Amino acid sequence: MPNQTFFNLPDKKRQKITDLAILEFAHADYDTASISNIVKQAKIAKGSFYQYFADKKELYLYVVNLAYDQRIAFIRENHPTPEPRDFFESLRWLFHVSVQFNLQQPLLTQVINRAAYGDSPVKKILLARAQATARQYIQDLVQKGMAQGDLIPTIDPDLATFIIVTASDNLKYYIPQKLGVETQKIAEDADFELNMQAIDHIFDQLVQVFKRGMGQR
Amino acid sequence: MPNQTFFNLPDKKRQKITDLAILEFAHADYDTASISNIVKQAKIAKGSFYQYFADKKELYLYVVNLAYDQRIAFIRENHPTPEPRDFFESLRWLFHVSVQFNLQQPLLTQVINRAAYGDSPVKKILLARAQATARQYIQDLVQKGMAQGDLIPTIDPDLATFIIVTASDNLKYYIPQKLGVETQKIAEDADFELNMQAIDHIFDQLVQVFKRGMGQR
DNA sequence: TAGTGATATGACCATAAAGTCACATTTATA
DNA sequence: TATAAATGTGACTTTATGGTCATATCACTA
Repeated sequence: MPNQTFFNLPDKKRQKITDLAILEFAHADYDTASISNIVKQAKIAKGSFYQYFADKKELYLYVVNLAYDQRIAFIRENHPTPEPRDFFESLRWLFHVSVQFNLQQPLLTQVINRAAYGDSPVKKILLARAQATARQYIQDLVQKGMAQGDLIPTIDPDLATFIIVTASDNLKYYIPQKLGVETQKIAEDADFELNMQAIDHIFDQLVQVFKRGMGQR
Repeated sequence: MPNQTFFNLPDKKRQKITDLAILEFAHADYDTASISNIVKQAKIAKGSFYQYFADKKELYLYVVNLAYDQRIAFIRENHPTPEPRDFFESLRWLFHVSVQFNLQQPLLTQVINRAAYGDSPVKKILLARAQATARQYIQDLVQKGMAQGDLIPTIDPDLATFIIVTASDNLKYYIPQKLGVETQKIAEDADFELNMQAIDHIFDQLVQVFKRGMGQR
């Protein structure tokens, strides 16, 4: 956790530092990201920075946790109405809302992706953190789905979770490739609505396969 | 490509350098991996190294390509007999042989994984390379499978490929977690046979889901 | 044996990073 | 206003890297 001094800072200054840190860890992995660059951009002295954060690790953990928190909050805030009728409707909604977050918060998304795949001295802590968010959420959905009889009872819940989570995590590669657009560009693209329709169509197809593959009929 | 000088080296010396380079790029990402360390371990002078390789990039490309080549060769060498009857049997075999490679060549596997996810100045070249191997292989299988009527004709071949490739790529996380064993440990584990059975069982379940989800019935 | 091209060497350079610290400045308190 | 506590500062230290180069050594040929 950052020092209290950091939280005593004027909101604007604290936010500036935070934003620049997010930018830095979105654009470069842990080792390549540079504190020197952050303080230069933020126009604060190195020494000041080290009054707020004990070291690079502390800043990194702070930033990554921030990113995860925001994603969780976003998903919570956008809970679907009406309540989904079954497991696959829930899944369908989760895909949609996840992509919304990725589009609205590309930098935070980058930070999270790097945290999941990259090297860092705090990798183990972050893996645990990752488990606790998206994966746990889907795991709960699966459990509920099985209890409700939406899923075939013979499937291993862990396997079902695995298949869905990995597909979900990697949609970020598939969608741009399929659409022939860069992820970052989708949000600012003139054909935004068209693209969103295409994305939703992909989700429909994907959920269809899952339903066929492990849904009760 | 390395300089001719490198290939003129005595086999033993060249192999030593190659092995240590593989080790280095397996244990650290592009930026963190250290030429200084490689030459120290190999007991050669820095200057000698730079007579073989123009720069760090060249060594890295050489090592990664080596890893890909070996994996392709391994899969080719282990083509199943008798010929698989349908798409899902082929898939079943591909999973099996892929894991065999991962277990027998953990370092090369690490190098490939890092190449696929990490940052490096040659990322684009490597992405293209990755496309050309595992993904292309599965894409071809899917195409053949659809032509043979093994897969439902309504499914998007790209989507089918995507689902299978991502699941396949991420099995390396699921399997150890499910077995409660570290990947690197499986090969040396006393319960090796038992573990292999468990792994094959996972594959059976997975292929089952795919077959149900996108197979013709 | 003399000479020539290929190969080996490691001190050295430029660069950039994380982190420190003695000191300056601001803010709060009495 | 005077004192103390909290903040701010940036030059500096340490450490490591990728890459260079003048020089030494080797292996082969004539």
